[in-house]
Parts: sequence; C-alpha cells; structure tokens
Amino acid sequence: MSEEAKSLNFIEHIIEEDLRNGMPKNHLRFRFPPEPNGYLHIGHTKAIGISFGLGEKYNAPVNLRFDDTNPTKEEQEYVDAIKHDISWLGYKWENELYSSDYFQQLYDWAILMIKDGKAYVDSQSSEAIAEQKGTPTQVGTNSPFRNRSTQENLDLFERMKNGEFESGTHVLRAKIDMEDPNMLMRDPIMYRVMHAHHHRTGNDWCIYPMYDWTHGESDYIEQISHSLCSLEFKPHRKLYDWFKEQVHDYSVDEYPLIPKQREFARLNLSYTIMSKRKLLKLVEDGVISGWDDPRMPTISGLRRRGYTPNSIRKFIKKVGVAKRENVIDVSLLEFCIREDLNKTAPRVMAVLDPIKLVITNYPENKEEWLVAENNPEDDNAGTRQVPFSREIYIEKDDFKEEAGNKFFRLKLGGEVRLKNAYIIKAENVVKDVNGNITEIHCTYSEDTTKKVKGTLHWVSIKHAIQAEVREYDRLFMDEAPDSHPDKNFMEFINPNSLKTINAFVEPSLADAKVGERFQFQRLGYFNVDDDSTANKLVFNKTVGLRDSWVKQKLKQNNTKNLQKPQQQQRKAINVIQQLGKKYTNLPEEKQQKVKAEIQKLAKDVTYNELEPLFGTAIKKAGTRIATIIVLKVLLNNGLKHNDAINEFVEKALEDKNELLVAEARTI
RNA sequence: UGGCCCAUGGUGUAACUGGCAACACGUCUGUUUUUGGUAUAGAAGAGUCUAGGUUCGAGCCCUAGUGGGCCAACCA
Repeated sequence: MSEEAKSLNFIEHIIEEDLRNGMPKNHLRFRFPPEPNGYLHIGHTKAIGISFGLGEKYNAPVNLRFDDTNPTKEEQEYVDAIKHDISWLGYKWENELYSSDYFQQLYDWAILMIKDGKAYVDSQSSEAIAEQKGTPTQVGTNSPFRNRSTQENLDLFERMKNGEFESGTHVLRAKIDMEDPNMLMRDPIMYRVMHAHHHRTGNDWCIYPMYDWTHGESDYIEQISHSLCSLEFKPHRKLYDWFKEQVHDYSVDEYPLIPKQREFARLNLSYTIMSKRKLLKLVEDGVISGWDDPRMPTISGLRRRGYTPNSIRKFIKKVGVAKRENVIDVSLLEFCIREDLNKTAPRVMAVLDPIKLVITNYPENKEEWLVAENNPEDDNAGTRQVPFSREIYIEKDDFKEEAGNKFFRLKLGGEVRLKNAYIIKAENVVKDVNGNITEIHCTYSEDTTKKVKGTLHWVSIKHAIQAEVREYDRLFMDEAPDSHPDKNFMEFINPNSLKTINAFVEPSLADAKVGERFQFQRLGYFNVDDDSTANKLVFNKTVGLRDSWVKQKLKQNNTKNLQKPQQQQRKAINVIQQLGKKYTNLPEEKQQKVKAEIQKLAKDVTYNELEPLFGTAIKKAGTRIATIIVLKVLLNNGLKHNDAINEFVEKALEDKNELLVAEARTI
C-alpha cells in the first residue's frame, strides 16, 4: 500500500513551488547550523528534524555546519556532543563543516566591499555605536567615521586583522542605511577585534566575523537552497538578502545559486525551559547533575532517561511545522515514548514500595519457577522464568484492609491474581505497635482459571535483587517557567524532581546492561542508568504507564469535595445555536429536518434565552435563521412583540440571504 | 512613535486553485484482557479573534480593528 498523501507544511509547499517553477531537484540542499556553545535540546530536534527530514524526503544532502564565529563561548566538547546527538537520532550529514573554514573567503569579500564603498571601519566605542543605532521606533544617525576614504578603511581593516588594535577599538561595518525601519540594516557590524583562541583556527585570526555576515555567506558558499531557521531570525532576512546580493556580484561564476531563508516557529514544551543559557545555568549551579541529567530537556538527558531516537523523531513529526507560537504539552512526548516502548520493551516485575505478603498455605521451603511472557505485544519475545515462594513483596498501594468494589486490588477477604502465578485471598494482617501493617497473610489456590478482577505484580523476597530506582518529576512547577517578566525561572524549580527509591526487582534483571529498557509491569518504563555497576543496579523511570486508576481516584476526591453537578443536559437554546450554525450549508431536504427539530426544541426556550441572539453578527445567517424560527414558535405561543423583536425581524427582512428573508416574512 | 510576523476544538497541526472544518494528543463511555497497560468501538468538544466587504458560496481573498510575538548584544 502506498503511503497516503500527507498534507505538506508551509516549507514543503515552498519547496514544491520552487520545484514547479523549474528548480532542478538536485539543487536542493539543506543545512543544520548549531553554534557549539552548549548541548542540543529537544527544541533543536525540531530544527534537525525539519532540515534532515527534508533531506531524507527529497534525497538531498544536508550539511552539518558549526557556526563557530565566537571563540569565547565555543568549545570542542560541544562539537563532539552535538555530533553524537545527531547521529544518535539517526540522521546522517553530507559534510561536517565549520563557518571558520570560510574566514579567508569572508575576509576577501569584505575587502571587495570596502573597495566598493559598501563597508567601513568604525572607531567608536560600542556604547557610542549602540546609541547612534536608534531604537525600534526612532531612526539612527550616521557614524562620524562613515565616510572614511577607501584607502583609510583598507589600511585600518588590514591592521585590525594584523592584530595591531585592541579588542573593542575598531569594527568593520556594512554601509547600508541608518534610517532603515529594520534595525539590523542600520550599518550592521561585520567584524570585531577579538584576541581569542579559536577551537579550530587557533590564533590565526584576531578579527572574527559576526553572525549575519557569516551565516548567510556560509549558506551561499555551500550553495544551500533553503536555509531554515526559527522565527526570531525573520528580521535578519533583509540583511541576509542584502549581504548575499553583494557577494553574489563578486562570485556568480563560482557560486551561482542564491539561498533562501525561511523561518518557522520554534518548539516550546510545557513545564520546561529551552534556552541554552538557562540550561547552562542549571548545570553550573548544580541544580542537576549535568547536561545529561535525565530531567534535562537535552537530547543527552532524554537519552539517559530512556527515550528512544524513534520516539523523538515521531514526536517531532507530530508537532508539525508552522509559524505560530506554540506550546506543546509534554503529554505528547510521553505518548510517543510509550507507544514505542510498548512494542519493544520486555516486561519484568519490580516492586518499588514493598509490603511483605505471606502465603500461609504455601510450604515453607518450596519454590517454583513459573513461566512469564516477555512481551505480549511481540510474538517473538519469548518467555522467561520467575521464582515464586511463600514470602513475596507487593506494592503497598495494592492492598487495603477495606475498600469499595471499585478497588480491584487486594483487600481483606478479597481475591486477586498474582501475575504469572496463583490467585490469593487476603485473610488477615499483622501490625506493629503503631498500627502500621507489616505483613499481609494470604492463602493461595492453584486454580488459576478463576476470574478475578485484579492482577498484581510481585517479587519473591528470597530471590529478589535490590536496585536503586530514580523516579523523576518535572523540573519546574510552572507551565512556562521562563515567561514571567517579574520572576526568575529558578524560582520555579521543583525541589522534589528526583526521588531515589530502594526497589526489589526480579532476578532476571541481574545482568541487565546499561541503557537497556524494560517495562516494570503496571508501573512504567525504566532503563538502566549509566551509573549502574555490576554490584548495584540503577534504573531511571522513563515514563509511567497510563493510569486510569489515579484519575479515578482524583475524580472521586473532587466529587467528594465539590459535589460537582453531573454532566447536565445541554440547554435547548445551545443545541439550536449549533444546529443553526450549519443551516445555510445544508441541502434543502436536511434543512427541513433541522428546521423541524429546531421548532421542537423551541418549546423549551425562554425569551430571555433567545434575546441575546438578536445581536448575532450579520454574516452568521444560519444562527439568525434559527433565531427567527424559534422566535416564531414563541410568538405563536403568546409572546408579545417588542422593540427588540421588531428591530431584529426588520433587519432580517432586509438581508440578502434569501432563506433568512423567507423565514422573516412568515412572522 | 516605526517595521515585520502570527491568530482554526483544551493543545498541536491540516483543509491543494474559495464548496457540509479534518487528523493527532488530551478528555469521557463501552468491549476485550493474567498489566486499571495495550488493543478495539464510540462520544463530547470549533461558527476558524472581532466588525465590515467581495462572492451564489469565505477558515481561505480585501479593509479596519483587537490580541499575541519578534526587532535597540563588538551573541548566534
């Protein structure tokens, strides 16, 4: 079966149109241009997914280009981490490139621009330059150095390059227009003096090009066809195009194609932050253990947490691409990882919050190895054996001395199935001096065919292995922690985002390897953390299973407290309104049916409910027709005419919608 | 005293050149089940920000308004 024609996003529309207009398919070329100044996060995944996804879709090359023009912030460590993350996600780049590879070309072009009077050296302080730049609502003014002679500019620029000047003393600026409403066009800085060691070019340069000058020209040199970036670069497009025009004049023969920048809305995730600077702060302040802490929204964090590349790619596909600001609910990410792991993760049993259960009629020294299915979703997953004995652990939550019949778990006198084992019945409990239950005593029956409502997971105490389980909660307690102008995002940090648990797991897990993923049955998905050693197993909780029981409990609590009214029947007037909406679009037959229905419903409508509808917008003819129909019924039932009614009917009579006029006439 | 971008169920994205607003997540109901998971069947929820205009017909085109975002780093 062929894949159904999926609708295109706006970038794909643009590409399709370019192709239709004659762009050869083999001119398609994309790039992902990270700055190596931090780790990649889930937000970057969107940009990666877009550009690399397009590469896969059109079978076009995608370059990985490090935008490394600021040696003070960039490090090799980040380059390595970024490459690792992209590969892990399963994408392949055509070329590994660096903006710094183009420093010489950029410099040569800059010289040409100076010669053409399109760039000049400014020798003011950054403060002075900033001041002359104006504000978004106020134009800028020219620099006193704007009209230096070509000779002087050339000389100064050469000396900047040679390291004769200190940082901050001179810059090279493009000569564009200080009055442009777009501030980026007000003689933007192309080069600044920086005596810094660069992770690739070492000490070769002491002038470094700025983003706008570098980025577009790098695209141009690589002959990128579509340069895709996030929305905040939209204002840069004008400059991007301006620079391109200049260099294109110099190098048409060598580089014939002109790239096109297009912008999409970046990804935001609820309850998380996405700024590299802020993530770095969390790392530096030790709020979390590092860039790859499982609570971090970084790719390395998600990886350590147990997310699969597949789930992340699916997630990105699902969130789509558009231009409007968006906040994606974390539940979508969770859905994607559950969906993936459900099919692939072997099931095992683990008890996180144990309570001892003794099966009194099971022989003291007996033990059995029972057969357990590894994954009901995967026919090839096979089975394993789990040990059973007289004393086991179950979850504390799975037992209550007394409970209603909505509680499917174990209660005194109640029966429940032990997963992969027998059906047991709770007979009594042992308590300590404080009244806490220390043991549950049960009897078992070997008849496993009986129908019982609940099934519990368990581990045999004698055979269980201890393991550390790290359970995570969201790192921030606010839905949008960095969107409060008056509050710092650090204020929202959840102090309980990490819970370390001493758990008991079934012995088959003894040789689980770092990175392996499991479903702890009835609990969630877990993977073996990097900290795990041969003597000590450490698991991360990736995500819990969907749990309709907690919802059930929440609901019960709510109804207890609030006595929420049962979902009340919809009011007749609301139903009528909805019927009216579509009225004008319906075929005539159906209109008659709907009309009859409205007339029937109208009997339950009061005038007070109807009157507000008189104000319905003119263009909403359907609603007005429905209103007229109801009005007629009310009038027939003895309602008296008043000014509001007369006005409404008159307006209807004058309408150009014939249906509406016809209905109004009948009044 | 500006410029640019955006506005569709709770959330995200569709709707090709105008034709009964669709899909996914979430929510709610059944059914199945040795996971209160999965699967499966279904439901509720939108006049497409507002007001006008063009049109036989507007989410889509036009005008005005409203609301939100971005732009004043020798960052990217």
